[in-house]
Amino acid sequence: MTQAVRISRQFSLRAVLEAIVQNAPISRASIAKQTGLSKQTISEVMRQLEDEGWVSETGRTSGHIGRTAVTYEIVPSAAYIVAVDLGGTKVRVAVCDLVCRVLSEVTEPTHAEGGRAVIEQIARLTGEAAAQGGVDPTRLRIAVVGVPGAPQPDTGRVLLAPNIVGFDSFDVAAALEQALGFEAMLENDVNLAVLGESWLGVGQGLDNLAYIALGTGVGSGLMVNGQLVRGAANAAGELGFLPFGADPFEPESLRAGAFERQVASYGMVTRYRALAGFDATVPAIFERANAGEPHARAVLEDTARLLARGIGAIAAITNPDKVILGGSIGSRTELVERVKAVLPSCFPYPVAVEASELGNHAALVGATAIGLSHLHNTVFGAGTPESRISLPPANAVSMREALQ
Amino acid sequence: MTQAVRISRQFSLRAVLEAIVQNAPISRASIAKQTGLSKQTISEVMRQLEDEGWVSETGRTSGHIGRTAVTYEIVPSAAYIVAVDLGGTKVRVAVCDLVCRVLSEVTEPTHAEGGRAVIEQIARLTGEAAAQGGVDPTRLRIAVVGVPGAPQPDTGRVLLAPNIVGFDSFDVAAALEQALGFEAMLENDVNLAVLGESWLGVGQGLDNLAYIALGTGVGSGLMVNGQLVRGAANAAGELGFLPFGADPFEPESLRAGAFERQVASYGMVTRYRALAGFDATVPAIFERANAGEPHARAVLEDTARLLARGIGAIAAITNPDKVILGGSIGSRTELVERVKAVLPSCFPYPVAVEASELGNHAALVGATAIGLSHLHNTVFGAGTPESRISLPPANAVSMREALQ
DNA sequence: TAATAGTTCGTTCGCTGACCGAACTAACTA
DNA sequence: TAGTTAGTTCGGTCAGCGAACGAACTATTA
Repeated sequence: MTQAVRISRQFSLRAVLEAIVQNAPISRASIAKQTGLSKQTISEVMRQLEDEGWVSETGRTSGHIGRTAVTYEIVPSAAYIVAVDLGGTKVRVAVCDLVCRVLSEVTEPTHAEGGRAVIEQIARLTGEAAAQGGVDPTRLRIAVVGVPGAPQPDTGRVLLAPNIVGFDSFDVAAALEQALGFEAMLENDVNLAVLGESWLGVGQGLDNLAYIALGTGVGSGLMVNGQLVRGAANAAGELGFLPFGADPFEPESLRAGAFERQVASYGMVTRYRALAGFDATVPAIFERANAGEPHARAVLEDTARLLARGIGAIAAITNPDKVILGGSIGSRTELVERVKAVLPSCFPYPVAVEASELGNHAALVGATAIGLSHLHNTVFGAGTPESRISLPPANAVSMREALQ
Repeated sequence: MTQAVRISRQFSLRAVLEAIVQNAPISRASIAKQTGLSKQTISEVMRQLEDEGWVSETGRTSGHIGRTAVTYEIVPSAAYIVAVDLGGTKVRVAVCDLVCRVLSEVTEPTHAEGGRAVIEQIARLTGEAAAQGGVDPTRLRIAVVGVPGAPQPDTGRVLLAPNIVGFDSFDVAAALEQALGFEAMLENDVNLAVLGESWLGVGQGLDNLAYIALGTGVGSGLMVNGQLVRGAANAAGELGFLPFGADPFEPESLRAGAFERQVASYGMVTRYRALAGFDATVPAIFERANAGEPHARAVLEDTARLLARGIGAIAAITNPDKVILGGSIGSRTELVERVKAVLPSCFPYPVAVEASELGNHAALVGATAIGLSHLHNTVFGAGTPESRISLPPANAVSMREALQ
């Protein structure tokens, strides 16, 4: 079989598929116009896609001048994606179809034993989710797992993941594929979050985004030129180690991170204790601040100033279109508003700041996005260079509602 | 004429050309092996390239078993590139051929009037450089101009360029193309520097790099996934506004930048005056520090600690393979060594730090790199998606020596 | 020294597969 | 019925391939 000819055919296949994905029910004539390919070619390609079960006729146009056209759509059940959000405390597994409908979602506390026990758990939950959604398990094509750490593509291990025991000591990706019986990918959860927001959240249409997840710890996901930034050792986004907040030259800062120590929950609690003389949880601090308590307000104010400086650091280095705030602390309106107010007094040009829209489902959406585009790439684009992610437009996707 | 077929042909053209560029004198059979295309196809493509004047026979192999092979190389004079490093005080114009030989280089103080006068100056210097290098001016294909500011691709203006008067008020790119008579591109000079170092300097083979230029001011260039990071408004790398060093909430920091005020020359001079009680220039401070004067050493030490924090900020956010230090202050060994020594005490995992190798020619090399890959893209790849930059390997390039 | 075996280079030939333009039929509205 | 759009059929172009083969060389052997 030829080689370059093949490549060129897959070019067309992808172009056609992209047109269908982006414009929901669409006729062959319209596809021809959009892609620039001729009508005959489109008919041929469509026949192939229909034979292989990827698309099907779903209706006809009417009401306009001229012959009515047959419209086609993706067959949602042609393949399924498993999106997994693996946290230190909870595992969430969702099964989605090709038009991004969430067919089922199951959540469970993360197996405390860590390591291979968690792999087993994910495999079991995947089976349950498939059954619950009425999905033929053999149609599951790929699993994307968001993990709180730095997955190494070469070894399959996950570094910097203190919340999940043992993931740095064996090939997690391989073990997952083994347990599931199909392809599996690992990705940092904050990276997935930024991807999710850029697809269906507040980052739609933006090529340069930052996502800051602030809660117990702090981390960031970065999208530059439409691509995820993973860094040399997959350690990009270790925002906790920004060299300000606490004194970065204190030895303790090498362990916990100068920025993280001050901006994340531990820092807030500590500062509150210093001011008020007694302990309070983070939610309690927010509550007290809302009730007008000055100490709590001061703590929030300080946190906002520090977070603003973190945003300033990101903006100075990478100049994103928008910075999205997420995590249990970062997404709270009280904090976001304070950050917005204070940012102009420590950074010279305007930076768009917004709370995460997808909340704690951002990673799940991002996992679906990766799974979907990876499917498109592997099924229709083997051999062609990695291309921009092509996903259905937000308005055609029922995922957002399903997950809210 | 067909469409996708054309794309596929250009795929082959580019693959073939890439093989030739990367492996200097090469036979058709070897190209076939490398590209995976068949021998006949290669012969055909080579015939076309030779007809169009891009490559030519340059020898034959011998000594090995089997028939001798004819080897081909790029015709260096098929097109020329103009690389311009436009600084606030000096303009440097170099003319290079397709194998990256520098045929001539001219330098002049930047026209003080700024604006269109500088455009005229560049055009004149280009003419002079071409004449001096014996280059037919009609063979000049593209000019790449490094500017100390943020060129806007849409309007062609250059923002944030206080050192060149008036570049923010007219379409500089268009004016340049008009004055030169061929294609012209603008790019931030630090971005070019990082590109240059990644091609022929200390960043060879690395996909994630940061370049910090420290002198009168401070700026950074970032390469992520092998691509330049320009940011949303082409304002990535405005490192001076990192929110530490001076108090970021001081109003003055909004103008001059909290980090820049302390780390760049102004900060060093000020700190020295505070300690020693009299003024000294930056070179003088270095000299005194080398002579053992404690105040000067303290100033250097402080600068190194601050710069280390800047590097830490970049590493925390983007995790580059290496951070390259350049600029009149940043490239001094005394400082680089101090930074290397202090970095581990404010950042937890190791970061490779090195002085710029190409020095003040980094931008010029980077400009050539962009010009070269842009030529490849436009001549052989119109319509194909932007691809990775493909440049001759460092050992095949005489540019490094020529510019030292 | 000459023949021959083995290797690699490069071409010729015939074929396939992707795609197009033009001409056509089909189906609809005004 | 005229005009418009959808989709098919037909014939042709072009990139590229595989196989076979001649060309050019080295190594080996008689």
